[in-house]
Amino acid sequence: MGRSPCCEKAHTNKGAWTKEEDQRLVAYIKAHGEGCWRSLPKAAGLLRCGKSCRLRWINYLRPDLKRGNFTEEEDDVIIKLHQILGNKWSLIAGRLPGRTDNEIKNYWNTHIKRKLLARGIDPQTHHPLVSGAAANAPSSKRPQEQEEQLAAAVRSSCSPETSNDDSASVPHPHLGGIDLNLSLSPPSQPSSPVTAVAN
DNA sequence: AATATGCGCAACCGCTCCGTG
DNA sequence: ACACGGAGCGGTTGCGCATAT
Repeated sequence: MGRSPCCEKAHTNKGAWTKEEDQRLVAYIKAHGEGCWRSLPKAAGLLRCGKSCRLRWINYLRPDLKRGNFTEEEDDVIIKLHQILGNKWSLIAGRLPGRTDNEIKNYWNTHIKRKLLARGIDPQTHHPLVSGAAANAPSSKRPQEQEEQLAAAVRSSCSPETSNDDSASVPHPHLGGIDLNLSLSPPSQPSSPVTAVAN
C-alpha cells in the first residue's frame, strides 16, 4: 500500500558483493560502527541498499564469525533449540557464538532436515514420522513467550548464579544434557564489534 | 572430456516488530 | 492512541561448484 521502498532500486547494485565493496563496508563500520543502515550505503560510498549492507556485514564480514563446518555438538544444540523455538533462527543463532541466523537456516535446510528424516523424525515437529504429525509446532508461540519459556528453563535448571540447589547442574529436561546457557542476551554482543576487528 | 544433475551458500524480498513523534 | 519509518527476521531464489553419468 504505497509503502516506500527501502532504497532507490534504480541506483543500487544487486547480486554478489565485490572485494572493493566489502572493503568499503568494513572500513566504514570500523570507523563509524554499525549505525543507521539506511544511510550507511551513501555515507560509505556504496551503491547498495541498507538492508543488503546489513546482511553482508552480519552474515559474512563480521570479525567474530566462525565459519567452517558445524560440529556434532553444534548440530545437537541446533536440533534441541529448534525443538523449543521452531524456526526462530535468530534466537538459535544467539546461542551459538560465531554463527549467523542465515548460516544456521541454510545448514538446517541442507543437512539437519535430511539427518532427522533419515532417523524417521519429522524436522518440523520433532516427532516420529509414523505417528500423525499433528503435534503442535513450537513456533506457534510468540517470541516473547518463547524467551520467557527459555528464561524460566534457565531459572529452574541452568543458572548457576541464581539457583541455590543442585538443579543448577541439571540441564533443561528437553535439552538432553546440553548446557545451552540460555541467558537472554543479544545474538552479537554490542561491546563494540568494531573494536574486535583486527587492526 | 563433455554434459547433466544435485547441493550448498549468499543474497534478495516481503512481512512483522518496535521505537518515536 | 495512532501513524510512520527503520531495523530485523524468515522464506525463497539464483548462482557457482562438485559429483555423477
